[in-house]
Amino acid sequence: MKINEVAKLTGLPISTLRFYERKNIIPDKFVQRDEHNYRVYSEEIVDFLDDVKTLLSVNFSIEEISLLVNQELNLSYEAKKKSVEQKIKELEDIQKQLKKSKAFLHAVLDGTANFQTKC
Amino acid sequence: MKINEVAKLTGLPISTLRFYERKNIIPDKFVQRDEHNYRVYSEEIVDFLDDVKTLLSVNFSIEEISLLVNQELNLSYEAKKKSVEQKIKELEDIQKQLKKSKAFLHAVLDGTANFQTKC
DNA sequence: ATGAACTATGAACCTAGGTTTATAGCAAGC
DNA sequence: GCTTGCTATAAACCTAGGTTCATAGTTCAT
Repeated sequence: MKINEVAKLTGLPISTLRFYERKNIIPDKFVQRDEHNYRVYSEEIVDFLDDVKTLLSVNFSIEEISLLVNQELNLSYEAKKKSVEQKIKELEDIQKQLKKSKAFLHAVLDGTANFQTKC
Repeated sequence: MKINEVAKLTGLPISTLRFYERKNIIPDKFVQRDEHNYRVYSEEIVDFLDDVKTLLSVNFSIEEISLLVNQELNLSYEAKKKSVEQKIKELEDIQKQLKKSKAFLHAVLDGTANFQTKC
């Protein structure tokens, strides 16, 4: 598969595919080079990139994904579990903050926030 | 009050105070210049900046704050109410996405996500 | 009255996750 | 064999919310 086909199958722009490679989150086993230096992807790249999209959507950074991908061998199940649990905690913190923010905005609408008088 | 005192009272770095002014979210009534071009702030700036901090924390952008602040006169109560309601909707969208993300990560921990096998 | 501390400005720099541009080498259809 | 299209790279650009730097004028304490 050449890069254009991967882009079509994953919905990711070609520029993003090259960017991910630069960021070191595409293992070599998914992408080789042909005799003219063109990228040649294996079929499994599609599922792999779907995983990457999912991780990004659940608030993993590219750097964190890079760690998961590249330390694959020495990263134990326990370590991966910890990473996921940590991420869940982060999401819960964001949820708490969001809840407060919503309460504040509702108070503004109700006129119970002392904010309106100033702004 | 000079900029250093405002920084101490609000906890905002001096650089941020100057940055906010550049971004046009500090009304003139809160900041004048003395004979040497030094900024001279009124006492009310502190409460005003607390409001700004609150708005930023509930997901308003500096540009949105600028609109609220600068169109103060021609922005009706209804328009402001709409702006707050819109922001609440945005927060709710983020909440929904966050909920999905957490569910996904829990599924990963449970082993019910088909993701682990690949990564 | 002089050196340290405070103020000012514009411009460059920072992170994150990409996108765009300039330039050049292959490829495929007519 | 030529034109259009695909591929490659490095480097610059983008947004947002700031921070840092270089340079210059001001003020305070000794």
